[in-house]
Amino acid sequence: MPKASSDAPDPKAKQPRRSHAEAREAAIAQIVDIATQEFVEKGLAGARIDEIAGKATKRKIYYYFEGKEELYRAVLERAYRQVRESEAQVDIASGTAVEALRRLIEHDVHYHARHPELVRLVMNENIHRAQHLKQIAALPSRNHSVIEILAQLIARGEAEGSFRAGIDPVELHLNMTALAFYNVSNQFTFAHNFGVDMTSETALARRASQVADIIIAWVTHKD
Amino acid sequence: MPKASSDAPDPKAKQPRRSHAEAREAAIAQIVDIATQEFVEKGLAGARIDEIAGKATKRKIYYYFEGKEELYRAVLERAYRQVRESEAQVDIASGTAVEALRRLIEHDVHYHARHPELVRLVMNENIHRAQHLKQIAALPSRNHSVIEILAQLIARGEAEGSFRAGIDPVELHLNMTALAFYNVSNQFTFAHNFGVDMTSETALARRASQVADIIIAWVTHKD
DNA sequence: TATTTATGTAACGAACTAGTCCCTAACATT
DNA sequence: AATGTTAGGGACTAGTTCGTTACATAAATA
Repeated sequence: MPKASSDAPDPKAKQPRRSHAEAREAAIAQIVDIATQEFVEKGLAGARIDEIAGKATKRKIYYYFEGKEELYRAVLERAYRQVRESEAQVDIASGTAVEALRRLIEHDVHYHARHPELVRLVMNENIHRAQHLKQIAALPSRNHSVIEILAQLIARGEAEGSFRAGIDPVELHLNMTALAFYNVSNQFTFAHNFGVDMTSETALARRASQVADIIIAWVTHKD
Repeated sequence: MPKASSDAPDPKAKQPRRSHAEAREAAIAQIVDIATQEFVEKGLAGARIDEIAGKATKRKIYYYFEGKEELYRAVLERAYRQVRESEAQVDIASGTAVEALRRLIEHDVHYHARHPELVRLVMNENIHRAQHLKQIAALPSRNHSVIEILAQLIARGEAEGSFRAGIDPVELHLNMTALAFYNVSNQFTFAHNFGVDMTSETALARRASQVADIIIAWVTHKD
């Protein structure tokens, strides 16, 4: 059999002439990709290193990572980094404060729905009392950016006279996220218990709008 | 050593003169108690039958249950039964509809906080896409009681003129539960990420009140 | 009294699983 | 080209874990 020189996407193809540094990055990204699927599907204890990939990839895992838990932390860190990156890109400057808040909330609902893997990883982490999250040093500082965005929005809303006084940005974030998160995290038990579908585009659009209604009703009502 | 006749709560004490039926119930209740702790702590895959209790209890488990999964289902069913039983006991008749709704919501927030084992079991079940829940036949019918209670409350609120028209009882339940549930389910990641405590009595009371504010603002606002 | 039901103790084995060892190939350096 | 370094393929292993079984015994029931 002659060696065929082809650039077709053969999964078994060995990418030749790649520097060690490139190969390293590619290998790690590949491992984290596959591991994310497995951990998201079965959790930390349920995931099987052997099934994350064939024996070949298994060998790579122990070459690049200390073990199952370090791999899990890598998966977790990347998922969190991606959320924070997406959050920073929502336009909160244009329109009224109420309009900007609605945009942010609807983004949140859609982001959670489109990224169930993040939701599942966070659920898992809470089952483990955040013990792996605590070992990732980089995270705490990044979280404050969300709170600062909300604090600005609250200040603007108050200045515009639409928001009532005394809204806590952390509490606002908690309430927004709870509604966006639960819709994904508990979709299976809720759908089964109450016979509703929560995944269709229609249901999602209605949900995003309703969550925004709820939060806005709360921040704008004056008693 | 003479046999001491004592009625002190000795864990090793054998309750004599118990019928087989009584012994059976007691043994099953004991197993489910211990298994609940283990499954709540570590999830289905993480739980270890050998560590649920000593060898004696292990022997009982396989005497009364088919295996790990049937035991897990028993744990799940009991936890769900207990929620539904508690929900049916809230007074929703006295006072205005708004007052009754507030009572129901605050009960919900407190119940979730006092029963983290339920929250964790439900999280687990969602990670498994509700596959074990679906095998429990008794549940779906029980869930409709909650919805009926809410439907009555909505009708009363509309009649009293305090609620706006068109509130869906399932959506109302979804929103209430989301806020009550998230507070417990995500307490570890949220507390770590934003440096807040969510478990103190003060924090819980404030939270219960705030969740009620949010839902009531939403059902009563008229635009 | 005889029989069934329940349960305490120990041990077992088949299947599984995280992690390791050896060896070869690909790349880097001189 | 020769030698060193990095990467990984395949098999193996040491340790778990679930589920079972054997055996003894005590209590409830017929």
